[in-house]
Formats: sequence, C-alpha cells, structure tokens
Amino acid sequence: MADDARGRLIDAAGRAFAERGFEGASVRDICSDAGVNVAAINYHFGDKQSLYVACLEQAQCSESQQPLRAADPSLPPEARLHGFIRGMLAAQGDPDRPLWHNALMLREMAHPTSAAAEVLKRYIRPLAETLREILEQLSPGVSGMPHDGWPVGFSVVSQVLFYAVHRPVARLLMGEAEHDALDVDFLADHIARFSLAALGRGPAIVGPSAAPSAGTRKTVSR
Amino acid sequence: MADDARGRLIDAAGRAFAERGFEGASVRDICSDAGVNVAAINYHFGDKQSLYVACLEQAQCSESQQPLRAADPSLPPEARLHGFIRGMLAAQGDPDRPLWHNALMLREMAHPTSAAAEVLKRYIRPLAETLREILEQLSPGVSGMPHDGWPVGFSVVSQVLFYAVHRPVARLLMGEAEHDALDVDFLADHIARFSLAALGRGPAIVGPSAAPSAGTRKTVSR
DNA sequence: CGACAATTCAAACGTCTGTTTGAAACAATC
DNA sequence: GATTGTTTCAAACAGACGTTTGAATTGTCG
Repeated sequence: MADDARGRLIDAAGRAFAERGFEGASVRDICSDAGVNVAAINYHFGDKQSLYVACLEQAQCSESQQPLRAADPSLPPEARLHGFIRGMLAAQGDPDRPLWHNALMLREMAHPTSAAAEVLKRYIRPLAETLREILEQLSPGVSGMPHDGWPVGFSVVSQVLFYAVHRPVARLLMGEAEHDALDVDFLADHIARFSLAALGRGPAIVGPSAAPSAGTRKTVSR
Repeated sequence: MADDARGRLIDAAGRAFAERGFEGASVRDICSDAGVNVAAINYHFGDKQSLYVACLEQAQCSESQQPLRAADPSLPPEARLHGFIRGMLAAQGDPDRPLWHNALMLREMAHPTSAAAEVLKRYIRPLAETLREILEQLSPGVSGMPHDGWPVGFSVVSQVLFYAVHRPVARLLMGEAEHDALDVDFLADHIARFSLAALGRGPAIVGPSAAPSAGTRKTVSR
C-alpha cells in the first residue's frame, strides 16, 4: 500500500494476523515480509500489540462503508436491502481494498480482544443501525418484534457473513470449480430474494434456475 | 470427562484450543489445567499437533449428531427442518457435551488445518446431505437450482452458525441482558419460520410478537 | 560542509516455547 | 518378594519468541 516502512509494516502484519492470528504470526515473519528490520516494530508502534490495533484501525478507516453508501436512502427499501447486501459481499473481495481488512475484523469479532469494543462501535454498529432502518422501512414493526427485532437482522447478515467466515467449508462442500463460479452479484441476488421472501416482501425462492417465475407463483399447501 | 490422564488432557486441551487457538494455547497451561506433567503429552499423544487432532476427533465422536436424529424422517418436512435447526442450536449449549466441541470445530472450519478434510467428511458432509434431503422434500427442485442449490442450504445453516461464531458480537450489539434472554427454542422457531417463509412453505415473518398471525396473512405489495 | 534529528540496522537480551531425557513411582504377573 | 511393563515426574534441551540496545545510516536544514 504505502511504500514507507510504517505502511508496509501494517500491510504485512494485517495479512499475517488475518491469516494466522495474533499469536500465530511472528514479528520476524512480518518484518521479513515487509522488508524491514525487526526493531522497526518497536520504533514505529512500540510493540506487537500496538501494531495489531494499528492494523485493526487501518481495516476500519478504509473506505469500507460500502454497504452504507450502497443502501441509498432515496431508493425503495427492497433495492436498499439489495444494495446493502451487495455492498457487504463486495467488500470481501474488493480489489481496491486489501483482502485482509475484512478477515481481520471477522477474526476480532469471533474471538474478541480488548480492541473489539472500538471496532464494534465504529464499524459494526453503524452497519447494524442502517440495516435496522432498512428493515423497518421494508416491513414496519420489525423493530418491535421479540428481542427488538435483532434476530431478523441477524438472519440477513448471517447469510452474508457465511461466505466470508466459512468460505473454506463452502469450497470443500461445493467443490472448487462450483465454488469459484459463485460471483458477488448472484449471491447478493440470492440472499436479497431469500430475505425479502422471508419478510413477505417478495416471491419465494422456488422454481428452476432459468424460469423467471413471474406468473407461476406456487402456493403453499398447508 | 474421563478421570485418566489421557482423558483429562484432551478435555483441557480442547478447551484451550477452542478458546485461544492452537498457537495461543501452550502445552504448559494445558497440562497444568489437566493436572498432569508436561511430558504426558509426549507419552500419550506424541506431540502437541497429535493432541490437537485427538481433540478434534473427540469433538466429532461424541453423540453430536443431534440435528440428524432430531430431523426424524417420518415427520413432515417442515417439522424435520425445525428439528434440524433446533438440533444444531442445541448442540452449541448442550450441558452433556463439553462446550468446546462445537467451538473447536468452528475454528477448524474457519481456519482449516490439515485435519479439516476429515472433519468435513465425517461431521459436516452428513449434516449437509441431510439438510439437502429435507429441503428437497420441502420444496422439490431446490437441488436443481443454480449451483446445485447450495446457496439455499447455506442461507439456512448460516443463520444457525451466526449465534455460535458471532456470539460475542450479538452480545455486544443487543446488550448482555437481552442476549442472555435468547433461548434455543425461540431461536429455532425464528430461524425455521424465516427459512420456511423464504421457501414459500410458511407465512412471512411479520406482525407483533404476540399475534398468532394465523388468518391475517399479509400480501405482498409489488 | 557541518550539525542535528529521524530512521535503520545487526546483534544480543531474557523469557517462553515444544520436546526429550532418565530416573522414580506405580501396577500387575509369576 | 522379585520382575516386568506402564505411567509419572523434575529437570534440562535447543530453538523461537517479543523486545531492546547502541551504533551506523539516512535525510534535512543552516
């Protein structure tokens, strides 16, 4: 990213932490990867722990609020939800954004350190509130459902997070070829349709792949 | 669990690996926790790595095929799906089963080591095939959907996995009190209804908490 | 150029890591 | 009780770890 030592250090460390975890990544590997001396960590950051939080800040600070921008408030709620989902999916594989940004935050969220609270406040919470707003606009009263409607929001984002967290499993289950054939647009479309149908704001996920299923809406048996 | 050294070692190691990861857990901590000498690892397992796969095997071998049994084939498919979901959720907090079993396998699946393939074959694959069978029974043709219908299955299980993987986030987002008020039966019900509605096999997730929503089925606007 | 601060470097620091050793303790068999 | 095999133990092993040091290097300004 940046060609100064500090920047290269954050980039190398971010990749290492995201891939092998905090204790799994050694400072010697990181520095070797960044092409700097081991003492550079102490000089620029103080210690390994501070380098870690610097990586976490870098991961948040980047223009990664894609889902928020994508969910343009002037659009109808169905399109907003689709944009939100597509934005979250796209952030995972954005070539302009280092791949480790998402992975590192997911790691932090799954096994929180002391830095987790900050990530949640600055990164997760805004996403959650935007989603809640979209859902409320989509089907009013969802915030009044049990547990403040959180489970509904979780049901939506969980589908997106699955492809980030469990990508290895999906790959092994589907087979490499089939998995690599998945693309962001298809997945965004699937998740949006699945969720909209669950909320009663769209047709059910049924019928063969090519059929538009416009008029042939199947009815529920029971 | 077992009161012999080998058993106590697996239990202590399983907890440590699940909580702090493979490199995060030191053999000295593990042995101290198990009340055995450090050399016991070498004697009973050979090395740390072999102890790790022993933990993984223990996690699979346990009677953790709850979702499979719960999805009784003689029941109607809606009930089978509900049982499957409830079984997966229950496995996470089963008091008869050490808490680390699920956590350890989730860690292995999110960041696979060489042992991941075995876990997938023996533990994940059977679950996936059972779910596929239930979904196919529920709405025939789902296996013929794009990408062999995998995304539909992923949309279902992802909702369940969310509460295992991202429990800390959910807790922080909802607040401790609200999160602790969630129970397995409520979540299973929510996820099953959300998924059935998405598949067009049940009413949408709408209306206030107490309303039975039996006759007041809302219609889609667009 | 000379003076000064910022940065990099090879080398070493003490600590912790996983692993091994050989003797001691235990259990079972004759 | 002696003998055999199994299991545990304190102690030490070499190596990797994160961190620190003080000198060497670079860049910047007068």
